[in-house]
Amino acid sequence: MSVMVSTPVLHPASAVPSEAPDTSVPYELIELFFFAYRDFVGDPDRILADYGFGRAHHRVLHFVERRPGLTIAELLDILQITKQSLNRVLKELVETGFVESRTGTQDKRQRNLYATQAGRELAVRLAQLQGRRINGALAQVGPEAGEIVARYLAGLIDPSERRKVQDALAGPR
Amino acid sequence: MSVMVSTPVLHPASAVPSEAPDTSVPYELIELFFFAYRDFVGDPDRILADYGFGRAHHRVLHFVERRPGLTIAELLDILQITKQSLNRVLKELVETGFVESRTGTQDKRQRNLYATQAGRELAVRLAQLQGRRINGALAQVGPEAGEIVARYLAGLIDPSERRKVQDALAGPR
DNA sequence: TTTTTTATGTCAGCCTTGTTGACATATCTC
DNA sequence: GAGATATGTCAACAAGGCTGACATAAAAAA
Repeated sequence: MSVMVSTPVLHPASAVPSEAPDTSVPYELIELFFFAYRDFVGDPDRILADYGFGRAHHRVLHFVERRPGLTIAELLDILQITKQSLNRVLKELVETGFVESRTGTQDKRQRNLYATQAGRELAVRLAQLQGRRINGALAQVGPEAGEIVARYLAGLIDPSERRKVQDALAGPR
Repeated sequence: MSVMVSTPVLHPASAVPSEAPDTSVPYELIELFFFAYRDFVGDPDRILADYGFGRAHHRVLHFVERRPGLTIAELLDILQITKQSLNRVLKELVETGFVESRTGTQDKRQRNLYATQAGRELAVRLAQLQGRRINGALAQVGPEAGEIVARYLAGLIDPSERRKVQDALAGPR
């Protein structure tokens, strides 16, 4: 079965007969990414279930903990979901005492979000869980892997978003 | 704020005062993984919407196309969802002519799944889209990155699953 | 100062994709 | 023939996306 059905043939058929596999599509990396991400988010899921929270709560709690004082608009920009979707989970995090929402000081229309002590503890616990998995994988590959993987993952991000994300990563703390 | 609240302190407090940031949790990699995966699956999402399909359809179509003759049980094992969830999307893929389900030859209880011509074309188109993003990222990092990233991602997978996944990755085609 | 824009909140309803539990059928194995 | 296995299906529910509409307070602009 040809894998090049709908793309220009780079080499003439005479040079590369149909039995040559398509090496231009990195199937191994595509599938590894799927499996790795599935297990990466699986760790926190089990703990979050104890609190009646899901992945959406985790994402909110994580970014609020990492970027104290974050506004709603900034959080929406990070998560790329609608304010209605965000509000559903954020409201629960505030009501259960994991996140605090304070009216902005300069601009009183804004809300500045902060993790409470309980929120910080949960966020850190989840981050440590994911961190252990990441550090374990890095240890298997070698000390140079962290830097390479970070640059690779940054390269996967949409170019239009990349700058913003990297500035934010460098920023907090 | 201490980040070591719920874990054993590796260094005595006298050696590492509270203002030292916790380098043991790789926050940069945690967040990059989130952003990278979001954009990685975003590409196919837009195309799938034209067909009335979602991510679940993509996953099924992808693995069926890559592993012709796959059985329902094997697919369930890969996706780790319930047969009811699988059946919902698989049925749609069969009814719309992207996947073919044939009764097994040795064991007639089984179904062997195959992508149709249309299914192959769509699957390949989506894989090429994701492949372009991956290859672009690899090009930015360097030629040695592919191997390192593959080993890193494999290291993120649950140890209990890793062997099975890697055998299956090496296998098809 | 009035008007408009901005930041946030909220209601209502819909979709996809996961879940559990129950049950049916065909086929294989013992 | 009896039980185990592979699959299919019905019904109900939950999480977490979405759209559209509308409300309020505060800032910014006219």
